[in-house]
This record gives sequence, C-alpha cells and structure tokens, in this order.
Amino acid sequence: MLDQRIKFRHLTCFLEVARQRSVGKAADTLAITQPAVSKTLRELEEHLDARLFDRSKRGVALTDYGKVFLRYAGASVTALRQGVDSISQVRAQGGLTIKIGVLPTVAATIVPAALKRFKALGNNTTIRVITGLNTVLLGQLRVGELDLVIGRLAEPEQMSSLSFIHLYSEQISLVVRPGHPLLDDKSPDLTKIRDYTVLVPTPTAIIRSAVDRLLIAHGIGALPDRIETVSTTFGRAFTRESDAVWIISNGVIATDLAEGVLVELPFDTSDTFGPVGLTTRVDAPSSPPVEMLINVIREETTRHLATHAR
Amino acid sequence: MLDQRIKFRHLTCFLEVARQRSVGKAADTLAITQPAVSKTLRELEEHLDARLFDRSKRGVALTDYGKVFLRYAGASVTALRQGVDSISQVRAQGGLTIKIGVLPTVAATIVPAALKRFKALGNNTTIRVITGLNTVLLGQLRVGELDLVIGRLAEPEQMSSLSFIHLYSEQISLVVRPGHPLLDDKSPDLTKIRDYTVLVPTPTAIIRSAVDRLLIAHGIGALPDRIETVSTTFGRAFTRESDAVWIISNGVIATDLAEGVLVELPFDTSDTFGPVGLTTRVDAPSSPPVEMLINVIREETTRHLATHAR
DNA sequence: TTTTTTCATAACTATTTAATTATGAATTCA
DNA sequence: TGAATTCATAATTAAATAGTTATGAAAAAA
Repeated sequence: MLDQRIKFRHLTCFLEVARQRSVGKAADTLAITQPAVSKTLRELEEHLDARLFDRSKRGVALTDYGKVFLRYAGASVTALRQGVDSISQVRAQGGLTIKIGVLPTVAATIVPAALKRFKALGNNTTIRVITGLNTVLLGQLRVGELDLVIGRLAEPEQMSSLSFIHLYSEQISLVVRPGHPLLDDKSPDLTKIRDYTVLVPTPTAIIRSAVDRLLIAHGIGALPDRIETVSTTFGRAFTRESDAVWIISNGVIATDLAEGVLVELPFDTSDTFGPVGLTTRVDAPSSPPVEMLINVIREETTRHLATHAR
Repeated sequence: MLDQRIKFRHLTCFLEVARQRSVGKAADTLAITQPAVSKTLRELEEHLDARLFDRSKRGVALTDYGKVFLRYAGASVTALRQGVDSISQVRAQGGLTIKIGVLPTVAATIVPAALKRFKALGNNTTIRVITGLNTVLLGQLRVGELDLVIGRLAEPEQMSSLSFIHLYSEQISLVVRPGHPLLDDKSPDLTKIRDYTVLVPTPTAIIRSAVDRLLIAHGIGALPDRIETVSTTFGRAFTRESDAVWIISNGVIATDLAEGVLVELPFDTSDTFGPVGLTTRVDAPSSPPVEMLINVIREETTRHLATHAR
C-alpha cells in the first residue's frame, strides 16, 4: 500500500537535491533553510525505508535506490503538474483539443466510428481531424502540431523519432465500376489494365512505392494512360463513370465494395500487404487524453475486424 | 507552479470517489468518515480552483475538469506506487533486471555499444540479453517476459498490440569471401549465384520473405544448392572457407565488411530496405528504467550512423 | 407523506507539519 | 593550522492537517 505520509513536498525536495547534487543549493532554490531540506529528505528515506543519497562533505550522490526512484518520482510530479495545467487549458479553451492526422485508408471506416465512441465517453474534447499528404502530416506530428497520425506505416526515412502502433494490415486493390469489360475476362492478366485509364496514387503517397513494385513485378513498365490522384472523391466519381481502373488502398473503397458500387479485379496483390496503425512521437509521451483516444481506436479496430470478418 | 498543498491523500481520495461515484462508499473503502472525504475533496477543488464533481442526491458525477484531471491523477499515483515497488525490487534482487530480446542484425553493433553506455550511467541494472527466433521473442514480449525487442520490424501479423520505434533502415547484402570468382565477373547477374552454395535465412526469420522476393524479382525460382541458417557464427565461418554466397542482413556482417574479412557482391538490393528498431508493448507502458535504455539506444544509433557515415 | 439516502457544513481537537535558529562534526581548501 | 564548506542533529513553535461527531438539507424511494 502506498505510504500516505509521502507528500509531493518530499518528491520535489528529493528531485531538487538530486538535480543539484547538493542539499544546500537545493535549499536555496526551494527557498527554505538547509536543515529543512535535510529533514524532509530523511523523512522520505524513512518512509521508503531506503537510503536515497550517500552523503559526504563534498555534496551528496544518489545511491542505487535513489537512481531508480528518481525516475518514478519525476514521472509522478510531472503527471500532477500536467494535470493542473490541463485544467487551466480546459477552462481557457472550453475543453481539450486533440489534433489527429488522418490518411485516406482509415478516413472512411475506423476513424469515424472510433471518434464517435470516444465522444460517447463524454470527454468534452475537441478533436481536430486533419487530412493531407503523409509527409506533411508526419512533419507536423514531429514538431508537435499533431498528437497522432493514423494510416499506413510510412517509409522508414520518414519514421525517425516516431513510434508506430500496429492496428491491422491491408493490401492494395484494383477496382472498377460494375459491368466493366475486364470482369468478363476469362484469363485475368494484370497487363491488360494498360488498355484502360489507370488511376494511381501520387508519388508522395505512402502506397505509391508498393503500387510501382506491383506493376513492375507484373511486367508493366509505363502505363500509357494514367491519372495520378490522392482524391478519393475524384477517384470514386471517375471510376464509377468510366472504364478506368483505380489502384487504391483497400480501406478507401471497402464501403463501396460492400455496397456494390465498385468491384474489385481478381488480381493477387498480396505483395502490397502493409501495416496500418497509429504514429506518435517517441519523445514527449502522449498525454492521458491522447492515450485514451489511442485505446478507443484500438478497441474499435478489433471490433471492426470482428464484424467485417477478414 | 505546482501547488504544494496538494497531497497524495487528495489524489487517492479523488480517485476513489471517482471510481465509486459515491462519497460515502469511498469513505468506507478509505476507512475514514464521510465528512472527511467531503472535506478532502473540497480542499482539492479549492487548490485546483475547479469543481471536479457535480454533486446530487444520488451520488456524484465527474465534471469535464474532473474527467481530464482523473487520468493525470491516476498516472501520478501509479508512478509513485511503482517507484516504491521498484525500491523493494532493487533491495530484493540487488538491482533491477531489464530483459531485452536481440535479433541478429543489431547484436553485433548497436546493442553492445548502447549497453556499454547504459552501464556507464551507473544504474546497477542487470540486463538480460536474449537472442532467438523473432516469433519467440515477440511472443515473450507480448506476455511481458521481455521489456524490449530490438531488430527488424516484424511482419504485420506479429505486430498486434506491439509498438515499433524506428531507429534506422538497412538492406540485405549478398556476401562472399575475398577472392571469390563472382567478384571478377564483368557482367554481374544475380542468377549466377545458382552456381554456388547459397546461405539463406530460415523461413521463420523476419528477412526471409524479403529474400524470397528479391530472388523472385531476379527470376530465381529454386536454388539448387542452399543451406538455411540463422546462425551468424556458422554463416561467417562457412562463407569464409568456401565459395558460398551468404544472403544476410547488412548489420550482421557490417564489421566483417569493414575489416575485409567478407566482401559484398555488387547487386542492387534496395527493394529489401526495411526498418530496424525497438519493439515494445502498447499496453503496459515502459517503466522509467526501460525508457532510459530506449533513449540510450536511440542516442547510440544516432552516434553510430554519424560515425559510420551512410 | 414519511423514510431513506446522500452529501454538505460546522465545531472541535489531537497530531503532525514544516519550518525556524543554533550548534556541531567532518572534510576540503588555502 | 585555520578557515570555509557541507551536511546532520536538536530544540522549538506557529500553523496546518486530518480527522472526529453532530447536524441539516434536499432529493429519491417507499
């Protein structure tokens, strides 16, 4: 059981002495006398029943116990401090704001459902949903303008100082309108898409390299007639009203497939399998509200996969 | 500034009331009287200058402020509790034990250097380094037997409930002994490795699928003479004393290349580029000592990349 | 309507707290 | 050697803490 006699006063005092490696200097910083610091420290040591410092006449040094306890004490004080801060933030802005970057794959399915559930928890949190190029979103995440980015795992070069939490995996699909000529083809061959307009992601899209690899693996060098786009609205409209072949993340058109609005071509795209998940910063650990959102998204993903049996 | 009048007593009281949604029940659990709880709660609210509960005659409900503060208060109390626990652990076992799983790629370079630096910080921590199949290591990580696994990002199927922190990227190399006949070849062609014994990773190895893809992309179906192994000791010895071609993560043989003990064949393996990093559990956030180790490994990676200019 | 539940307030009090000043002991430094 | 540094201990004290019991008010349940 937590010893109720330990106060934050003990922890801040301990942290300051550890930082300064001096009882006297810590006393100055804390604006109390040196014996007061000595005593507070001794109290903490008694409560923990462990020596935290080796005292000498040229300052103090952390013991092994002290070194270990230091990190936890810091975390504890930091959490409280952030809690106090978050209250003023709620007061000032009428609620917390969480900013998430959403890549197209998940924009249609998991994110809307997860945010609905998160809202239902009644957190009075404003969630700002930002879509855009993955490079831009990850850049914003890295500098702290976003709390979270949801989508495909980016190329390694972009992942420095970022952490990735896997949610599920998906592959790339080739889709067309119902009644498309290729659907009647008895001997499916991917090279035949050259006879049609092909919609492919722009070079900055995460899945673009996977698309290129897929095409090359099937011996397709250049596509004579192609449109590069990341707009799902355009892609959907164009594909429905023409004979174009749309190469796109499965998640983007999952709903359209289920509704029969679009149809998938029967090609093997298993090489394009790739992880979809949450990207966060490694430094600056997520705040509790963001942690909560992450949990909700993970739960919602599990639910989603269970109902939309894979 | 942190209000020094806030005590852990206030937080535990607040947490208990929030949990029970009742002042009276919380009083029972805390083994104090109901007015004492009321008073403690009011004190906390005064210190924070915010109402944490809406009181009614059928219990209490968290306000928006309360909902936000709840998480931070929980984190703060948990951190202290773990700090106290970790001290008993240090006492009982003569130090903390961190268990890390190490995949071959990093076993030779970054990990030894990082652990040396971590040790130099003087933490009196025992680090248990475990090598093995990635599937086994990740399984152990998932159930909490390991704190950390370092190596290539595993296949998506294995990453559920795990989080990945990117360190750097590496590719697969084809290496041979110095003086190998293929090195004199004026028209390098990957299919020629069929004339030699080829060492490839076992099917369970993370890089195996990348190796297979590489071979297929170059039109190599089956290799007539091949040995499957994950043993770097065997691979190194065998490659040095025969004409075998060893297909292996660059990291494993980086030192050998630098020393001229092995030589790389000049084939383009850029398709085998893949991320190397730290895998941790998503739930159960890392303890402060593990966080520290993660930081040291990241710093060491930066240093390593700077000196071994890429 | 009456009873019960639930929380708030008030008055009170023994303890603990969180400092203070004064002093001393052991090193280190000049 | 003597001065300065550094931390520990002791004695003291005003303030705050952390509870208690007693009581009341309002809503919900019977």
